[in-house]
Amino acid sequence: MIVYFDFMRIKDDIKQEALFEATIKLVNETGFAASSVSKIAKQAGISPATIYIYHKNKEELLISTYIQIKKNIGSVIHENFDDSLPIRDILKNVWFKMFNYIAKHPDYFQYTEQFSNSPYQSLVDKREIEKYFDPVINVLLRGIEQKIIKNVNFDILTAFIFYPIVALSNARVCQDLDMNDENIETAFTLAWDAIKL
Amino acid sequence: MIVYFDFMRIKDDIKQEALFEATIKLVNETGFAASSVSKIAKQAGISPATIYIYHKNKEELLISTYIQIKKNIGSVIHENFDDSLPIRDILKNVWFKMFNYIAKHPDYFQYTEQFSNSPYQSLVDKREIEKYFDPVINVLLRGIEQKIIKNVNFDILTAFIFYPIVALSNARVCQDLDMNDENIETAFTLAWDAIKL
DNA sequence: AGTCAAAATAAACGATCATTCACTTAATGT
DNA sequence: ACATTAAGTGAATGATCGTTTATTTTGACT
Repeated sequence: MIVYFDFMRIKDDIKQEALFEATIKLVNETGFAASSVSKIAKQAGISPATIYIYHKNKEELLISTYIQIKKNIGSVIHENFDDSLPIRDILKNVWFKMFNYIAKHPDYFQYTEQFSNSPYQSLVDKREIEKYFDPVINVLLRGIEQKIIKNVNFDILTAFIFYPIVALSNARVCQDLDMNDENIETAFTLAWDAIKL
Repeated sequence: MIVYFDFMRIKDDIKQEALFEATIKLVNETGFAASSVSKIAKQAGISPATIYIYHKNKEELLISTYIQIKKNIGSVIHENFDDSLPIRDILKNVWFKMFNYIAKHPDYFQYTEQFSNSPYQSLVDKREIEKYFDPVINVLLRGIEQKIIKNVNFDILTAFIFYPIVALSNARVCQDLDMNDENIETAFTLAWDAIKL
Protein backbone atom coordinates (compact mmCIF):
# COMPACT_ATOMS: atom_id res chain seq x y z
CA MET A 1 0.00 0.00 0.00
CA ILE A 2 1.34 3.33 -1.06
CA VAL A 3 1.26 6.13 1.53
CA TYR A 4 1.03 9.72 0.33
CA PHE A 5 2.34 12.36 2.70
CA ASP A 6 1.39 15.97 3.30
CA PHE A 7 2.13 17.35 -0.12
CA MET A 8 0.11 20.47 -0.28
CA ARG A 9 -0.20 23.22 -2.77
CA ILE A 10 1.06 26.36 -1.04
CA LYS A 11 -1.09 29.45 -0.61
CA ASP A 12 -0.37 32.30 -2.97
CA ASP A 13 1.46 35.20 -1.31
CA ILE A 14 0.49 37.53 -4.14
CA LYS A 15 -3.19 36.76 -3.57
CA GLN A 16 -2.81 37.34 0.15
CA GLU A 17 -1.18 40.71 -0.44
CA ALA A 18 -3.81 41.69 -3.01
CA LEU A 19 -6.55 40.77 -0.57
CA PHE A 20 -4.89 42.84 2.17
CA GLU A 21 -4.62 45.89 -0.07
CA ALA A 22 -8.10 45.47 -1.49
CA THR A 23 -9.66 45.27 1.96
CA ILE A 24 -7.95 48.48 3.06
CA LYS A 25 -8.75 50.33 -0.14
CA LEU A 26 -12.42 49.42 -0.21
CA VAL A 27 -13.04 50.01 3.49
CA ASN A 28 -11.32 53.39 3.31
CA GLU A 29 -13.19 54.51 0.23
CA THR A 30 -16.66 53.18 1.02
CA GLY A 31 -16.65 52.35 4.74
CA PHE A 32 -17.39 49.11 6.55
CA ALA A 33 -21.06 49.30 5.67
CA ALA A 34 -20.54 49.15 1.91
CA SER A 35 -17.57 46.78 1.90
CA SER A 36 -19.01 43.42 0.97
CA VAL A 37 -17.01 40.24 0.56
CA SER A 38 -17.75 40.09 -3.15
CA LYS A 39 -16.64 43.69 -3.69
CA ILE A 40 -13.41 43.10 -1.79
CA ALA A 41 -12.83 39.92 -3.81
CA LYS A 42 -13.44 41.73 -7.09
CA GLN A 43 -11.05 44.51 -6.04
CA ALA A 44 -8.40 41.88 -5.22
CA GLY A 45 -9.02 40.00 -8.45
CA ILE A 46 -9.97 36.76 -6.75
CA SER A 47 -13.13 34.76 -6.16
CA PRO A 48 -15.26 35.54 -3.09
CA ALA A 49 -14.92 31.90 -2.12
CA THR A 50 -11.13 32.19 -2.04
CA ILE A 51 -11.36 34.64 0.84
CA TYR A 52 -12.71 31.81 2.96
CA ILE A 53 -9.51 29.83 2.39
CA TYR A 54 -7.48 32.61 3.96
CA HIS A 55 -10.01 33.76 6.56
CA LYS A 56 -12.71 32.13 8.66
CA ASN A 57 -15.23 34.81 7.75
CA LYS A 58 -15.57 38.48 6.89
CA GLU A 59 -15.12 39.63 10.46
CA GLU A 60 -11.85 37.75 10.84
CA LEU A 61 -10.60 39.25 7.57
CA LEU A 62 -11.21 42.77 8.85
CA ILE A 63 -9.70 42.08 12.26
CA SER A 64 -6.55 40.38 10.96
CA THR A 65 -6.03 43.23 8.50
CA TYR A 66 -6.09 45.63 11.44
CA ILE A 67 -3.67 43.58 13.54
CA GLN A 68 -1.29 43.20 10.61
CA ILE A 69 -1.08 46.97 10.14
CA LYS A 70 -0.59 47.63 13.85
CA LYS A 71 2.20 45.06 13.96
CA ASN A 72 3.76 46.71 10.93
CA ILE A 73 3.62 50.17 12.51
CA GLY A 74 5.14 48.86 15.73
CA SER A 75 8.08 47.30 13.92
CA VAL A 76 8.72 50.34 11.70
CA ILE A 77 8.82 52.92 14.50
CA HIS A 78 11.32 50.77 16.39
CA GLU A 79 13.81 50.42 13.52
CA ASN A 80 17.34 51.43 14.62
CA PHE A 81 15.97 51.96 18.10
CA ASP A 82 18.74 53.40 20.28
CA ASP A 83 17.99 53.15 23.99
CA SER A 84 21.14 55.08 24.89
CA LEU A 85 19.96 58.39 23.44
CA PRO A 86 18.40 61.07 25.66
CA ILE A 87 14.71 60.35 26.24
CA ARG A 88 13.60 63.45 24.38
CA ASP A 89 15.58 62.39 21.30
CA ILE A 90 14.19 58.87 21.38
CA LEU A 91 10.64 60.19 21.46
CA LYS A 92 11.37 62.70 18.72
CA ASN A 93 12.76 59.93 16.51
CA VAL A 94 9.60 57.90 17.06
CA TRP A 95 7.53 60.95 16.11
CA PHE A 96 9.36 61.39 12.83
CA LYS A 97 9.21 57.68 12.03
CA MET A 98 5.50 57.71 12.74
CA PHE A 99 4.81 60.68 10.47
CA ASN A 100 7.04 59.13 7.84
CA TYR A 101 5.04 55.89 8.02
CA ILE A 102 1.73 57.71 7.73
CA ALA A 103 3.01 59.73 4.76
CA LYS A 104 4.07 56.50 3.08
CA HIS A 105 0.95 54.49 3.99
CA PRO A 106 -1.88 56.94 4.59
CA ASP A 107 -4.37 54.24 3.66
CA TYR A 108 -3.03 51.76 6.23
CA PHE A 109 -3.24 54.41 8.90
CA GLN A 110 -6.72 55.50 7.91
CA TYR A 111 -7.92 51.91 8.12
CA THR A 112 -6.66 51.52 11.69
CA GLU A 113 -8.35 54.75 12.71
CA GLN A 114 -11.65 53.72 11.25
CA PHE A 115 -11.34 50.26 12.74
CA SER A 116 -10.38 51.35 16.24
CA ASN A 117 -13.33 53.72 16.43
CA SER A 118 -15.77 50.99 15.45
CA PRO A 119 -17.28 48.18 17.52
CA TYR A 120 -14.81 45.78 15.85
CA GLN A 121 -12.20 47.21 18.24
CA SER A 122 -13.74 45.34 21.17
CA LEU A 123 -13.02 42.03 19.43
CA VAL A 124 -9.27 42.65 19.50
CA ASP A 125 -7.08 41.81 22.47
CA LYS A 126 -5.77 45.14 23.75
CA ARG A 127 -2.57 43.58 25.13
CA GLU A 128 -1.68 41.91 21.85
CA ILE A 129 -1.58 45.32 20.16
CA GLU A 130 0.20 47.04 23.05
CA LYS A 131 3.08 44.60 22.99
CA TYR A 132 4.11 45.89 19.56
CA PHE A 133 4.78 49.25 21.20
CA ASP A 134 6.51 48.04 24.35
CA PRO A 135 9.99 49.52 23.71
CA VAL A 136 8.80 53.10 23.35
CA ILE A 137 6.37 52.67 26.23
CA ASN A 138 9.27 51.58 28.42
CA VAL A 139 11.10 54.77 27.50
CA LEU A 140 8.27 56.77 29.03
CA LEU A 141 8.43 54.69 32.21
CA ARG A 142 12.18 55.33 32.41
CA GLY A 143 11.55 59.04 31.95
CA ILE A 144 9.20 59.06 34.92
CA GLU A 145 11.73 57.16 37.08
CA GLN A 146 14.48 59.62 36.14
CA LYS A 147 12.16 62.55 36.96
CA ILE A 148 12.40 63.86 33.41
CA ILE A 149 8.74 63.21 32.63
CA LYS A 150 5.75 64.13 34.80
CA ASN A 151 4.64 61.32 37.08
CA VAL A 152 1.01 61.18 35.96
CA ASN A 153 -1.31 58.41 34.89
CA PHE A 154 -0.01 56.60 31.83
CA ASP A 155 -3.14 57.10 29.71
CA ILE A 156 -2.91 60.84 30.33
CA LEU A 157 0.72 60.80 29.23
CA THR A 158 0.03 58.96 25.98
CA ALA A 159 -2.88 61.30 25.25
CA PHE A 160 -0.30 64.07 24.84
CA ILE A 161 2.81 62.35 23.53
CA PHE A 162 1.18 60.01 20.98
CA TYR A 163 -2.44 60.94 20.36
CA PRO A 164 -1.68 64.35 18.81
CA ILE A 165 0.10 62.46 16.03
CA VAL A 166 -3.21 60.86 15.21
CA ALA A 167 -4.94 64.23 15.32
CA LEU A 168 -2.37 65.83 13.04
CA SER A 169 -2.44 62.92 10.60
CA ASN A 170 -6.17 63.02 10.18
CA ALA A 171 -7.00 63.28 6.50
CA ARG A 172 -9.19 66.33 7.07
CA VAL A 173 -6.53 68.18 9.03
CA CYS A 174 -3.84 67.35 6.48
CA GLN A 175 -5.85 69.05 3.76
CA ASP A 176 -5.09 72.41 5.34
CA LEU A 177 -1.78 71.56 6.96
CA ASP A 178 1.32 70.09 5.38
CA MET A 179 3.14 68.08 8.03
CA ASN A 180 6.66 68.82 6.85
CA ASP A 181 9.72 68.46 9.09
CA GLU A 182 9.32 71.98 10.43
CA ASN A 183 5.71 71.43 11.50
CA ILE A 184 6.53 68.04 13.01
CA GLU A 185 9.35 69.66 14.98
CA THR A 186 7.01 72.42 16.21
CA ALA A 187 4.30 69.95 17.19
CA PHE A 188 6.79 67.75 19.00
CA THR A 189 7.92 70.75 21.03
CA LEU A 190 4.35 71.15 22.29
CA ALA A 191 4.14 67.44 23.08
CA TRP A 192 7.38 67.55 25.02
CA ASP A 193 6.32 70.71 26.87
CA ALA A 194 3.19 68.86 27.94
CA ILE A 195 4.89 65.83 29.44
CA LYS A 196 8.29 67.12 30.62
CA LEU A 197 8.83 67.93 34.27
CA MET B 1 -67.08 76.27 -2.51
CA ILE B 2 -65.38 75.33 0.69
CA VAL B 3 -61.64 76.02 0.90
CA TYR B 4 -59.54 73.82 3.16
CA PHE B 5 -56.31 75.34 4.37
CA ASP B 6 -52.95 73.81 5.26
CA PHE B 7 -54.11 71.72 8.15
CA MET B 8 -51.49 69.11 8.49
CA ARG B 9 -50.95 66.41 10.96
CA ILE B 10 -47.77 67.30 12.77
CA LYS B 11 -44.76 65.00 12.92
CA ASP B 12 -44.36 63.15 16.16
CA ASP B 13 -41.53 64.56 18.31
CA ILE B 14 -41.45 61.39 20.37
CA LYS B 15 -40.89 59.32 17.23
CA GLN B 16 -38.14 61.67 16.08
CA GLU B 17 -36.39 61.40 19.43
CA ALA B 18 -36.79 57.61 19.50
CA LEU B 19 -35.31 57.40 16.01
CA PHE B 20 -32.38 59.59 17.04
CA GLU B 21 -31.64 57.44 20.08
CA ALA B 22 -32.15 54.18 18.22
CA THR B 23 -29.74 55.20 15.47
CA ILE B 24 -27.03 56.04 17.98
CA LYS B 25 -27.58 52.93 20.05
CA LEU B 26 -27.55 50.50 17.14
CA VAL B 27 -24.59 52.09 15.36
CA ASN B 28 -22.59 52.12 18.59
CA GLU B 29 -23.39 48.54 19.47
CA THR B 30 -23.14 46.92 16.05
CA GLY B 31 -21.34 49.44 13.81
CA PHE B 32 -22.38 51.04 10.55
CA ALA B 33 -22.04 47.76 8.68
CA ALA B 34 -24.70 45.95 10.68
CA SER B 35 -27.06 48.90 11.23
CA SER B 36 -29.82 48.41 8.70
CA VAL B 37 -32.83 50.66 8.30
CA SER B 38 -35.17 47.94 9.48
CA LYS B 39 -33.10 47.23 12.58
CA ILE B 40 -32.98 50.92 13.46
CA ALA B 41 -36.73 51.16 12.92
CA LYS B 42 -37.39 48.15 15.10
CA GLN B 43 -35.17 49.61 17.84
CA ALA B 44 -37.10 52.88 17.63
CA GLY B 45 -40.44 51.09 17.64
CA ILE B 46 -41.54 52.49 14.29
CA SER B 47 -41.97 51.21 10.76
CA PRO B 48 -38.97 51.26 8.39
CA ALA B 49 -41.07 53.30 5.99
CA THR B 50 -41.61 55.99 8.62
CA ILE B 51 -37.90 56.77 8.58
CA TYR B 52 -38.36 58.02 5.01
CA ILE B 53 -40.83 60.64 6.23
CA TYR B 54 -38.19 62.12 8.48
CA HIS B 55 -35.15 61.52 6.28
CA LYS B 56 -34.44 61.37 2.55
CA ASN B 57 -32.55 58.12 2.90
CA LYS B 58 -30.35 56.11 5.24
CA GLU B 59 -27.27 58.21 4.56
CA GLU B 60 -29.06 61.44 5.43
CA LEU B 61 -30.33 59.87 8.65
CA LEU B 62 -26.80 59.03 9.74
CA ILE B 63 -25.40 62.41 8.73
CA SER B 64 -28.12 64.49 10.39
CA THR B 65 -27.74 62.44 13.56
CA TYR B 66 -24.06 63.36 13.58
CA ILE B 67 -24.70 67.06 12.96
CA GLN B 68 -27.36 67.16 15.67
CA ILE B 69 -24.95 65.79 18.27
CA LYS B 70 -22.16 68.16 17.23
CA LYS B 71 -24.53 71.10 17.50
CA ASN B 72 -25.62 69.89 20.92
CA ILE B 73 -22.03 69.59 22.14
CA GLY B 74 -21.20 73.06 20.84
CA SER B 75 -24.11 74.63 22.68
CA VAL B 76 -23.46 72.79 25.95
CA ILE B 77 -19.77 73.67 26.23
CA HIS B 78 -20.63 77.35 25.70
CA GLU B 79 -23.25 77.57 28.45
CA ASN B 80 -22.50 80.48 30.81
CA PHE B 81 -19.56 81.38 28.61
CA ASP B 82 -17.66 84.23 30.25
CA ASP B 83 -15.28 85.98 27.89
CA SER B 84 -13.92 88.19 30.67
CA LEU B 85 -12.19 85.37 32.56
CA PRO B 86 -8.48 84.67 32.08
CA ILE B 87 -7.90 82.56 29.00
CA ARG B 88 -6.60 79.64 30.99
CA ASP B 89 -9.78 79.60 33.09
CA ILE B 90 -12.02 79.76 30.04
CA LEU B 91 -10.30 76.77 28.48
CA LYS B 92 -10.38 74.86 31.73
CA ASN B 93 -14.12 75.46 32.02
CA VAL B 94 -14.61 74.14 28.50
CA TRP B 95 -12.58 71.07 29.42
CA PHE B 96 -14.78 70.30 32.41
CA LYS B 97 -17.97 70.92 30.45
CA MET B 98 -16.74 68.62 27.74
CA PHE B 99 -15.91 65.79 30.14
CA ASN B 100 -19.21 66.37 31.88
CA TYR B 101 -21.04 66.06 28.58
CA ILE B 102 -19.23 62.87 27.65
CA ALA B 103 -19.94 61.37 31.05
CA LYS B 104 -23.62 62.19 30.61
CA HIS B 105 -23.87 61.11 26.96
CA PRO B 106 -21.09 58.61 26.29
CA ASP B 107 -23.16 57.12 23.49
CA TYR B 108 -23.59 60.45 21.68
CA PHE B 109 -19.88 61.04 21.89
CA GLN B 110 -19.01 57.55 20.71
CA TYR B 111 -21.25 57.97 17.69
CA THR B 112 -19.48 61.16 16.61
CA GLU B 113 -16.10 59.49 16.95
CA GLN B 114 -17.14 56.52 14.87
CA PHE B 115 -18.75 58.77 12.31
CA SER B 116 -15.87 61.21 11.94
CA ASN B 117 -13.42 58.38 11.34
CA SER B 118 -15.57 56.92 8.59
CA PRO B 119 -15.98 57.97 4.95
CA TYR B 120 -19.32 59.57 5.90
CA GLN B 121 -17.25 62.43 7.34
CA SER B 122 -16.39 63.68 3.86
CA LEU B 123 -20.08 64.26 3.18
CA VAL B 124 -20.36 66.84 5.95
CA ASP B 125 -19.48 70.49 5.49
CA LYS B 126 -16.50 71.12 7.76
CA ARG B 127 -17.37 74.80 8.25
CA GLU B 128 -20.92 74.02 9.38
CA ILE B 129 -19.54 71.99 12.26
CA GLU B 130 -16.77 74.42 13.10
CA LYS B 131 -19.17 77.31 13.57
CA TYR B 132 -20.67 75.59 16.61
CA PHE B 133 -17.27 75.95 18.26
CA ASP B 134 -16.46 79.49 17.20
CA PRO B 135 -16.50 81.16 20.65
CA VAL B 136 -13.87 78.90 22.19
CA ILE B 137 -11.83 78.99 18.98
CA ASN B 138 -11.78 82.77 19.20
CA VAL B 139 -10.41 82.53 22.72
CA LEU B 140 -7.38 80.69 21.35
CA LEU B 141 -6.87 83.40 18.74
CA ARG B 142 -7.04 86.05 21.44
CA GLY B 143 -4.49 84.10 23.48
CA ILE B 144 -2.07 84.15 20.57
CA GLU B 145 -2.56 87.90 20.06
CA GLN B 146 -1.93 88.55 23.76
CA LYS B 147 1.22 86.39 23.60
CA ILE B 148 -0.17 84.00 26.21
CA ILE B 149 -0.42 81.09 23.81
CA LYS B 150 2.26 79.88 21.39
CA ASN B 151 1.92 81.36 17.92
CA VAL B 152 1.82 78.09 16.01
CA ASN B 153 -0.44 76.64 13.35
CA PHE B 154 -4.01 76.36 14.54
CA ASP B 155 -4.40 72.65 13.79
CA ILE B 156 -1.31 71.96 15.89
CA LEU B 157 -2.78 73.97 18.75
CA THR B 158 -6.10 72.13 18.72
CA ALA B 159 -4.29 68.80 18.56
CA PHE B 160 -3.05 69.53 22.08
CA ILE B 161 -5.79 71.58 23.70
CA PHE B 162 -8.84 69.62 22.45
CA TYR B 163 -7.81 66.32 20.93
CA PRO B 164 -6.49 64.81 24.18
CA ILE B 165 -10.04 65.06 25.51
CA VAL B 166 -11.07 62.68 22.78
CA ALA B 167 -8.18 60.37 23.61
CA LEU B 168 -9.02 60.37 27.32
CA SER B 169 -12.73 59.82 26.67
CA ASN B 170 -12.17 56.80 24.51
CA ALA B 171 -14.25 53.93 25.83
CA ARG B 172 -11.25 51.64 26.01
CA VAL B 173 -9.15 54.14 27.93
CA CYS B 174 -11.97 54.87 30.36
CA GLN B 175 -12.07 51.22 31.34
CA ASP B 176 -8.72 51.61 33.09
CA LEU B 177 -8.94 55.29 33.98
CA ASP B 178 -11.67 57.10 35.87
CA MET B 179 -11.75 60.68 34.59
CA ASN B 180 -12.69 62.32 37.89
CA ASP B 181 -12.11 66.00 38.62
CA GLU B 182 -8.58 65.36 39.82
CA ASN B 183 -7.57 63.53 36.65
CA ILE B 184 -9.23 66.14 34.45
CA GLU B 185 -7.32 68.85 36.34
CA THR B 186 -4.03 66.97 35.88
CA ALA B 187 -4.66 66.38 32.19
CA PHE B 188 -5.59 70.01 31.65
CA THR B 189 -2.30 71.06 33.22
CA LEU B 190 -0.46 69.07 30.56
CA ALA B 191 -2.63 70.61 27.83
CA TRP B 192 -1.93 74.12 29.10
CA ASP B 193 1.81 73.41 29.41
CA ALA B 194 1.76 72.34 25.78
CA ILE B 195 0.19 75.50 24.36
CA LYS B 196 1.21 78.27 26.79
CA LEU B 197 4.09 80.57 25.92
C1' DA C 1 -69.76 64.80 12.86
C1' DG C 2 -67.34 65.31 8.54
C1' DT C 3 -63.32 66.54 5.60
C1' DC C 4 -58.87 66.95 4.23
C1' DA C 5 -53.89 66.14 4.09
C1' DA C 6 -50.11 64.43 5.94
C1' DA C 7 -48.31 60.93 9.11
C1' DA C 8 -47.72 56.22 9.53
C1' DT C 9 -47.47 51.60 8.13
C1' DA C 10 -47.53 46.64 6.19
C1' DA C 11 -46.24 44.45 2.42
C1' DA C 12 -43.62 43.93 -1.52
C1' DC C 13 -39.69 45.29 -4.80
C1' DG C 14 -35.32 43.90 -7.03
C1' DA C 15 -30.65 43.94 -5.49
C1' DT C 16 -27.17 42.43 -2.90
C1' DC C 17 -25.53 40.22 1.22
C1' DA C 18 -22.27 36.38 3.58
C1' DT C 19 -21.48 31.92 3.03
C1' DT C 20 -21.52 27.12 1.04
C1' DC C 21 -21.11 23.57 -2.44
C1' DA C 22 -19.67 20.94 -6.23
C1' DC C 23 -16.12 21.17 -9.02
C1' DT C 24 -11.57 22.31 -11.47
C1' DT C 25 -6.67 23.57 -11.27
C1' DA C 26 -2.00 23.23 -9.92
C1' DA C 27 1.92 21.60 -7.49
C1' DT C 28 4.11 17.88 -5.46
C1' DG C 29 6.64 13.08 -4.59
C1' DT C 30 6.64 8.72 -6.37
C1' DA D 1 2.94 9.95 -16.17
C1' DC D 2 0.17 9.45 -12.18
C1' DA D 3 -1.94 9.87 -7.70
C1' DT D 4 -2.87 12.98 -4.10
C1' DT D 5 -4.17 17.09 -1.77
C1' DA D 6 -5.11 21.62 -0.99
C1' DA D 7 -5.76 25.95 -3.53
C1' DG D 8 -8.97 28.16 -6.05
C1' DT D 9 -13.52 29.14 -8.23
C1' DG D 10 -18.46 29.94 -10.44
C1' DA D 11 -22.80 29.39 -9.24
C1' DA D 12 -26.34 28.91 -6.06
C1' DT D 13 -28.17 29.39 -1.23
C1' DG D 14 -31.60 31.72 1.83
C1' DA D 15 -31.47 35.97 4.27
C1' DT D 16 -31.50 40.58 4.47
C1' DC D 17 -30.68 44.98 2.32
C1' DG D 18 -32.62 50.06 1.14
C1' DT D 19 -36.47 51.85 -0.76
C1' DT D 20 -41.31 52.29 -2.82
C1' DT D 21 -46.20 51.55 -3.12
C1' DA D 22 -50.82 51.11 -1.71
C1' DT D 23 -53.44 51.72 2.09
C1' DT D 24 -54.89 53.03 6.69
C1' DT D 25 -54.73 56.09 10.64
C1' DT D 26 -54.60 60.45 12.85
C1' DG D 27 -55.56 65.16 14.20
C1' DA D 28 -56.79 70.04 13.27
C1' DC D 29 -60.06 72.40 11.17
C1' DT D 30 -65.19 73.70 9.63
